Amino acid sequence: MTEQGFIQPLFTVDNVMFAINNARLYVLLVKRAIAPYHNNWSLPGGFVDIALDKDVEACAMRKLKQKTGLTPAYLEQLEVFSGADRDPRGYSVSLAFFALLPYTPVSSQINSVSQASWWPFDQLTQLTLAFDHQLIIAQAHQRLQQKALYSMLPVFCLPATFTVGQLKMVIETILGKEIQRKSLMRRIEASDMFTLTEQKQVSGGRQAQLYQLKPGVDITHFSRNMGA
Amino acid sequence: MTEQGFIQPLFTVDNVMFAINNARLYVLLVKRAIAPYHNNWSLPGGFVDIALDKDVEACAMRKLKQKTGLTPAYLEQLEVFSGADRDPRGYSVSLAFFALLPYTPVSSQINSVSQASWWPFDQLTQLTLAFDHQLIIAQAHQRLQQKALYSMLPVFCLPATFTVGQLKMVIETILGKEIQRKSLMRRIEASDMFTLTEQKQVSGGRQAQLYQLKPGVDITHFSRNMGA
DNA sequence: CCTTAATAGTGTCACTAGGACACTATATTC
DNA sequence: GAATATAGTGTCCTAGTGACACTATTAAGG
Repeated sequence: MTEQGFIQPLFTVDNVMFAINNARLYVLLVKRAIAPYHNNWSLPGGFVDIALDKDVEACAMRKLKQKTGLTPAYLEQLEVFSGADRDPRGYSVSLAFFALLPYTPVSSQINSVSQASWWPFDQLTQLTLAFDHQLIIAQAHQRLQQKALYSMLPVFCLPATFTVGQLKMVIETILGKEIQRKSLMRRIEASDMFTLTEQKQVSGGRQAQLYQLKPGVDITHFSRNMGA
Repeated sequence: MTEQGFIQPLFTVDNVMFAINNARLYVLLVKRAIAPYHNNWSLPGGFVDIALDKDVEACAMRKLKQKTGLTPAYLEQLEVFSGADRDPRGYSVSLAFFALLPYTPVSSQINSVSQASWWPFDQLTQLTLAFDHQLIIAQAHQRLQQKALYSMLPVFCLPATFTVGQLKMVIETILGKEIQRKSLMRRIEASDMFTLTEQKQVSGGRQAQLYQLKPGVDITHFSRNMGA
């Protein structure tokens, strides 16, 4: 209750974390250990702990770490989902986050009965997810595709050093269509965000140059289209 | 308290509503009638009423109507601001909305001691606003400028029918710099969102064509840069 | 009237980003 | 040392847009 005497809605945080493995897009889900939606798969999230979480971003990070053992390479606010009907416990407000990470196998048992696992994005329609999590994932996926077109965000799905070929694969997986290698190289050049390393990487043919992020670069502020 | 036994943070909604009058950008502020920040100017907002508000968007609309008498022509989620220190009443989470409206004078007295008024954006630095509202407004302004570059959102600052000259003025006011009339006309053409009306409008010289939004068009989904 | 000023709208050139795609380069494998 | 596979370049074409001079249409005032 607030000082006004109103009942406050439940406030929660949910995370849509994407990764790419073997040219497939995956989403991280956890099996719910408690009601409601007991034993259903759902997005990792939960309530803010005002003693532990500096802000909602810290809460999102903590929940991911706690429930999946992973720490995202990139995290941003997606959108707030709200209403009386999305949670059987009552009127609820959930801030969804959108996260990226290089693919890492999850140790499916963290500390309790709860279970975490990567699910191929294109198989999610076959699952019954908790709450409105299907909708949240759909929104997150749309945002991911948008940002793959006009930003360098997809590099967060790769290790610190990566090749143009790897980045091309990641972007193509996200967009679901081929892009021009040449265009991608022009973008890498134009962005001025990356430097060549001394090393090269074998890949079955000519060895590829390894790129890495320049120190102190804000990768979120780059524009220009690709394959629109 | 949740069933987990945690204390829930306070959840509120804040609105940054912009309008343009006489080639100046204005933000709508209200004078706080209660503590904290009693008598300080602040963004119109407040707590969700789970009995009245279908979702957070409905809450934002209701608060605007209630506190200022106005209904925005455009409303979208901006960002969540959160932390232990932004509200003296305790850990708080506020979802900020970003709203546009054709300029309308506000009847400064609504129903009580509270007072609403348009403030020129470029004078806000001289005011001491409640909470972190300066920051929220700064973020909203950045978003407004971004969207003015690559979308048609600024039309929501104009009446249902408008001329190219008016739209040019609105965009220039938002961006704080001149744009090419020709480029704007190309955009209007390319967007395929508007139709010419039969009417023309006097403006001291040749009469201008009046445009209006095509019915059923989703104005939020248009791209292309302008004056970047 | 006819001229001037003011605003509306067009024609067109140049520049740039990006798609398409053929070309060269360098590695592995047999 | 040829075949093959992947990496990287050269270059043409098109579309979007800034720049800016041009034409068009109105009101106001001699």
